[in-house]
Amino acid sequence: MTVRTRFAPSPTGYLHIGGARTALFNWLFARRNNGQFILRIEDTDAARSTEESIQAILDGMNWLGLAWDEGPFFQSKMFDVYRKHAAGLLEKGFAYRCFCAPAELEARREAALKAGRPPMYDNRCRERKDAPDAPFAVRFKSPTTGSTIFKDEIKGVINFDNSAIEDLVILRSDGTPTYNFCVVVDDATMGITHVIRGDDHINNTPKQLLIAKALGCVPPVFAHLPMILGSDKARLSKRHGATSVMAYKDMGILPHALVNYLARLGWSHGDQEIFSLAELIEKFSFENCGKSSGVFNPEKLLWLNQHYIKETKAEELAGLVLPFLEARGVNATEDTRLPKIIKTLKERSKTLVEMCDGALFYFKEKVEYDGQAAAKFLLPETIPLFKILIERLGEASGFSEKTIAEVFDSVIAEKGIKLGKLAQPVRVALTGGSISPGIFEMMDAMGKETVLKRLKDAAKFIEKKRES
RNA sequence: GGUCCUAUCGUCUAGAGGCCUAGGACGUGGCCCUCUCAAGGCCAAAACAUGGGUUCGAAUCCCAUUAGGAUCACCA
Repeated sequence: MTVRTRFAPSPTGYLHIGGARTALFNWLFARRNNGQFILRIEDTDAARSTEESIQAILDGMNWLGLAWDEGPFFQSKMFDVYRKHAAGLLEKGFAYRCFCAPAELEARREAALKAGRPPMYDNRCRERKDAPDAPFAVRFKSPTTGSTIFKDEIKGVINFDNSAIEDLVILRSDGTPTYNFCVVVDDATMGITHVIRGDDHINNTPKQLLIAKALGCVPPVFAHLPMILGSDKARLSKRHGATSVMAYKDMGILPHALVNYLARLGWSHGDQEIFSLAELIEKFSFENCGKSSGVFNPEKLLWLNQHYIKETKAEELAGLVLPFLEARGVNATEDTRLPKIIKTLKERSKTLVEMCDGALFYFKEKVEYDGQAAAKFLLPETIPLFKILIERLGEASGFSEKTIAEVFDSVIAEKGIKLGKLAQPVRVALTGGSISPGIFEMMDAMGKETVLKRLKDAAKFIEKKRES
């Protein structure tokens, strides 16, 4: 039997970190077993579902590279199927009509809660023989005795007393189906073999198992993933910072860095931290999934991102940084220096945003000097040094890291100074600040023309400062 | 409150009864390297929730306690 998994988000917001991890594990398990991964949108709640959310989820999945084999299917387009099955259940006596008014139900629930009793529906319409001419919901007739047991692939055997499971509504009074019912029908009709989802669904599982049994279908295998928590160990939410997957794209996170991070949150393979997609697929198994919830750690994500930035070719990074530069008013599309520029930043950027910010000085029309840096390094005595550099760099036959280094060597040897004495003023002259990539690689990336111009500008700047 | 799940360094985790003086990674601190910042290298501090069993032997198995969390809708 081929493995078929599904990711079934409800379109009531963007794709968040928790959902992404669920999607990833479903995807990995399907790929691992040469199965199919299905995307299903659970939009039975028309009031809360939005078109934008659907798009946001699709965007998130695409960005992460979690391609689905079938779908997206929409539950809202399959209402007839659910109604047909609900009618069947009604006919067979597995379900019944409930005429209790929602407001009344709510009042009873609150009263029960207050009295410390379980806030379950009291089954009062179960044996009802009359059929008033009033709106009704359809409830599933849940067994009152016995227990429902299933073996969770991650958590192990879980046992529920049926008496604790209420007669849940499967069809609302407006005729629309509800979640626990749709899930069962869909998973059955779509041939889902493995349901991999958050462990907040554990309590739904016996309900779904019972419905599946009434429907006469073979239930899927379940695997419940532990939750992802925020730094305060509370469920991850906006309070903890970005929870939207796409927010990480905007922060300059590489999709594979997020994938790698998410994979290691709740799953492990010995001491290994870095996994290619192929390795993830090859090594994934429920056996190595943890049972306990984990705290989302942005620092570690950043470390992974930095790792993957270092691994990615400068040419590729150049393309990825372009939009970030664009957002800061720099159009570098035609700038052939870009790959070289990126190369100087690769080793020192945790995100694409950081890389973009670090690259800005290369493109400035005029260098803006940092006050402190200029005061410390752009001094009158550096003017002669700049003049010599301008002359020798101008005369040099090439403009490579090697030739630049040779020029610097000759200057410091002649003047009997340390490299730092020369490099820091030059750094400020070229970048405006005292922090930058290595001086030679940076100059090489900047290009001869710009370097000479900036050195001249800096010399002029010092002259002017001296006069005033 | 009922039900269910969970429990190893601050965080992610390794650990399948003796290989555990509990390993790795992020983060933190120190040192080295060095033209600045990083990167890199080396070193360090840092954990088996508690109490009972079982066993020759328990981080590992069982039970209880405690503490977290999830869930109890005509939401999904």
